[in-house]
Amino acid sequence: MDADAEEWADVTPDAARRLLTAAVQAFAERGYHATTTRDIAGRAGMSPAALYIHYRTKEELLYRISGVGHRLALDILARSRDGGGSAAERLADAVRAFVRWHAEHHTTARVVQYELGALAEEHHAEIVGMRRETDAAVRAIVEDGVAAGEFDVPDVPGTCLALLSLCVDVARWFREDGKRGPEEVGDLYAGLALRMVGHRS
Amino acid sequence: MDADAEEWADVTPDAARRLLTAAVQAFAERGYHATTTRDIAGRAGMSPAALYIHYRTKEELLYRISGVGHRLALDILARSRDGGGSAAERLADAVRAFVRWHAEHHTTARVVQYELGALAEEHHAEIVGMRRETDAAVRAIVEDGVAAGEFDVPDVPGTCLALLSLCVDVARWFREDGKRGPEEVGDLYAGLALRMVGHRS
DNA sequence: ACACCCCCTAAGCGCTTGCTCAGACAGCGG
DNA sequence: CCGCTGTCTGAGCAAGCGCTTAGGGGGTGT
Repeated sequence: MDADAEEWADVTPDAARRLLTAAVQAFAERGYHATTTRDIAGRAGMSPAALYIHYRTKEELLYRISGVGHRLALDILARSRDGGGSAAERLADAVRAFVRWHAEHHTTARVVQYELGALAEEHHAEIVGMRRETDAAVRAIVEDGVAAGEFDVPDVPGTCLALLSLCVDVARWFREDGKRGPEEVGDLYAGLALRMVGHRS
Repeated sequence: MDADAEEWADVTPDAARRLLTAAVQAFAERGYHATTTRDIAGRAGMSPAALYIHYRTKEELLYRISGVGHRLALDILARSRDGGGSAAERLADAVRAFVRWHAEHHTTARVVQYELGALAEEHHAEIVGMRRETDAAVRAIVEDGVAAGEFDVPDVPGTCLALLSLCVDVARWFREDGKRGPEEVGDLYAGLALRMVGHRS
């Protein structure tokens, strides 16, 4: 149920955190626009009015979730990019960890990746900036591999786009009761990523 | 504007078709739940009440769109699966055509692929059945290739899932004003797909 | 000429939405 | 004991929602 609790551990007070996690679940299940503030407050065990003591609008909840989620995802990629080893090892690490996070926290990831359009214009612009950093992190690893002669990639930007698209979409189809767990999917996707960049294994 | 007109050519009368294409655009831009019946009718140049002469509910519009879209996408894959040539040629053809359709008709595809959750329960079940056929079509090609020794695929179901996920997600990020057109993306993805199944080129 | 039918609109109904506000209650420093 | 601050609730407002209804106008068959 509250498998994502650790992500929001530093949100205080307690009621504000409960509202945030309730919003994550509701947004992931039904989508932002189909979720009512009454539903969020109800899941957090509070009256509808309590929401507005901790957040000014329903959109602010989405903005907070999106910000924290993008930061976490970006940190995962940056850690692999700056880690040691060959480009192949770093790409495999990055994809494995990134996919694992999207599978393990698929409710948060679903909101983060598929509800962007509901953000207010200024918030949207800010988040898009973070996404460009995400893109740059993947591209840096792939370009390293090409320069080192480890990878064979005819179209670097296009392949990076496809790589990220593939990883992100895990949040859409992943189910907890599926036959594959987060680690298996991460391993599978790391192998596929190496093939996509033409790594000779 | 009406680049998707040909898909709905056999919808009559004229007003019903205008409402359908208006709904496709509105759903693709804002999402099903954020779209109002007034918005759809307005785009079609009609009063809100006119919608209910041709469709019983707003959900019926989504159901019709989803049905037509899934049928078109499925036919594309089936044609490649049953075509001639090696498994590699058929997989490349399938991915190229499937991706091309998702890019060219990205508004329709966006609704088809990302608004499933808004369908009524019975309609949802029907559409999920069509999606299983889609899955089976891809799997048939990949299994052919493995049996013929053309492909090297450790995890066939997982790789097929990834392949479809990759192709479908094109509808999410594709923009008409981007640097890559539908054909280029189709070619790029066909190459990536062959790499993912371990085809020795 | 007439009645008929299809397509459409103006008006609006009942309900839900995001959000507000006056007041209650608990904890705490003095 | 008081008063203050932070947290929460019950009641409800204005606006917008999906959808309905009564009626009008234009083309067609007779």
